[in-house]
Amino acid sequence: MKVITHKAARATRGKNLTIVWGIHDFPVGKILVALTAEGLCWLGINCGKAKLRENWKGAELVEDNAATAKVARDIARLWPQQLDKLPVPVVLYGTEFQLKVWKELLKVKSGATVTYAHIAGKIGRPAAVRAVGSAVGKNTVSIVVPCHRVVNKTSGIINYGWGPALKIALLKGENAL
DNA sequence: ATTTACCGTGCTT
DNA sequence: AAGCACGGTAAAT
Repeated sequence: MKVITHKAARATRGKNLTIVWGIHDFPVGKILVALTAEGLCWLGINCGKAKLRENWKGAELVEDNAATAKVARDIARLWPQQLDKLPVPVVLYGTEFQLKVWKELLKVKSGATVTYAHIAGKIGRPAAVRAVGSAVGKNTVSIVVPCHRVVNKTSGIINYGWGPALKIALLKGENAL
């Protein structure tokens, strides 16, 4: 899977950018697929345009289900085992720290889970566990960038931006539970 | 079992 | 520009 990264914090994200989006079926719910000219820039679960807007303040949003249908079909077809073979590039916009965390996430294999502390160690900031937690939570491309595979080391609490039930459903689908 | 300290980000003042 | 709230973990109380 090709990955394109851009340094851009949330506030400046999406300026002079046209984003085409559509909502499609997926095994664990509806996914909102959003594309720039470069590739897949956002993926939300069971949400609407408002969430997309929150993450792309300055962007022009164009609803076009026909334009996003192929990518959505590919994602549904390749999940859970072969998402790394996704033909469309994944476009990540974030701070340097966030980009590091998300790229580390991409190395986690389907069926496996890691802890926040593990990621923190991998990126060379072992003390920044909480910062990793918030970076994981700000992941823009759910499912494809597997933020659901990061689990709490001690408390067992499952926290997930789209709701704990979805995280469990995704992990079960990948045979990680 | 509760509290404390650590880090990066985004929102509010 | 400064302050606050969030989020996970290990260590100290």
